[in-house]
Amino acid sequence: MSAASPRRAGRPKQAILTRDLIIDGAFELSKEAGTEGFSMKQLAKRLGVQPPALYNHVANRNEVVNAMRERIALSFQVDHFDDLPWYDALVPWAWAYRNAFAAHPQTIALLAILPLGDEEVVFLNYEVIFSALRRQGWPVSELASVVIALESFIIGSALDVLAPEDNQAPGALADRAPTMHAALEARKATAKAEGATAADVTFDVGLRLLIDGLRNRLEQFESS
Amino acid sequence: MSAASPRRAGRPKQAILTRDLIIDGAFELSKEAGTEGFSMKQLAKRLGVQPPALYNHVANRNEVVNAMRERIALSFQVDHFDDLPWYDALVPWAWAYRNAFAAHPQTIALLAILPLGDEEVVFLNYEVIFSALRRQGWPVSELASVVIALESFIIGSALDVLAPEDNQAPGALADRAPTMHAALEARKATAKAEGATAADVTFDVGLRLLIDGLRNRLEQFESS
DNA sequence: ACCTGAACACCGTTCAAGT
DNA sequence: ACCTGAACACCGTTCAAGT
Repeated sequence: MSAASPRRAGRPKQAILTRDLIIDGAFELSKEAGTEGFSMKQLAKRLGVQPPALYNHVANRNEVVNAMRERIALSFQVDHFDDLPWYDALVPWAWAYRNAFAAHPQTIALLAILPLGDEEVVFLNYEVIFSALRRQGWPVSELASVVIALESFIIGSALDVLAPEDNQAPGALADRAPTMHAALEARKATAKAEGATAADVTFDVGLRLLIDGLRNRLEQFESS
Repeated sequence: MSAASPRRAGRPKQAILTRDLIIDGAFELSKEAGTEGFSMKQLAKRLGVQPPALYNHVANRNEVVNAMRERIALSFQVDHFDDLPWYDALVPWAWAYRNAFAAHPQTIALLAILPLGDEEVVFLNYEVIFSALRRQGWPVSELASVVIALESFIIGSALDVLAPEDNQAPGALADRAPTMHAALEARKATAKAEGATAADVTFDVGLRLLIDGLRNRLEQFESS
């Protein structure tokens, strides 16, 4: 049933596509083709179908990308906000969030740009975090900045994963920016010693900085 | 000399385009057309020229975008790293960096995705920062993570500027995510009182957290 | 050297026609 | 309801032909 039988026009007895199959294909495609080659045409080809067939199941390309984000959001839990102090609960959340993106490096370039749709999951996950912080003493006026600052760092870090390891034009770099060069080499060495990537090391450092800063900030609020 | 005189083929006596004019046009176009409408075809139209004419001055679309990044990088100074302590010098740098992006909100979606080219300015600016941190006591092994973590936050925050003010589906939000809703409203009120945007307020908070965390971290290094 | 015009291989999306 | 095929208005880029 492979190449030799182009399907003829008309509704097939058995539907070929579903929304979920389309999203499956979208993840595969973004992995192989990257941001550039991610098109409805390629997606249709991969699913063995003509491009217009997709539009029976999704409204347009943006809906496909939003559905990918929704699936990524569903892929990790917002856990421990009820049984751990906020500063401990935020750490696994931040890592899970960032890793979910890093697992689909090519996808995040698609997502970062697209304004949020109205997927429920995302809201409900956030509500868990906001209300946990509030219960544990954060003033409401601070909540949004705290969570969104963390998220900005997470998203920026996910884009950092995308950066090619040696993007910094090695030759010119060593000559004209020796300290920077040495610093990047040192980070690479640290990463290797820990069995992690350079981006992992930096994410760990940055997250600790933020959480540390947050604990100080809350103390100041409580003692005033 | 407007509509009625389509230029005839052949080299004009006086060149019409320059690389700089093309980049000028690119900024205007990205402001008006956003990420979607940003095409070589539209850019040519705005410059009063046929699309292939652009290719006499730039190699391709990516070069245009990279040139935009270079210009943004040139638009702000890496100052005060010689006459202020690092934790004070980083603040105006971070704001200038982020504001340079925020001044061209539509542009940053183009930039965030594209891997760095080899523009010199960017390197040399970074070298100033790296070497200042090193002189002032930061271990080389820490430098890359410190600077890149900051940068990740900055870039993530610049993308936050892009997010529509009321993207969070107001109706559903108030019902199903009341704490989040209240928190976002509170942030909006704070911003209004300060004559700033919500994204500004969050950037300020996040940057303070990071710098505060950094000062703690350096103290720990020095006392060990 | 630097423009136009024609051309190529792509896009996303709509719509009629088929079953 | 769910597919194909034709069509439309777009892309980025190449290349010959003009001056």
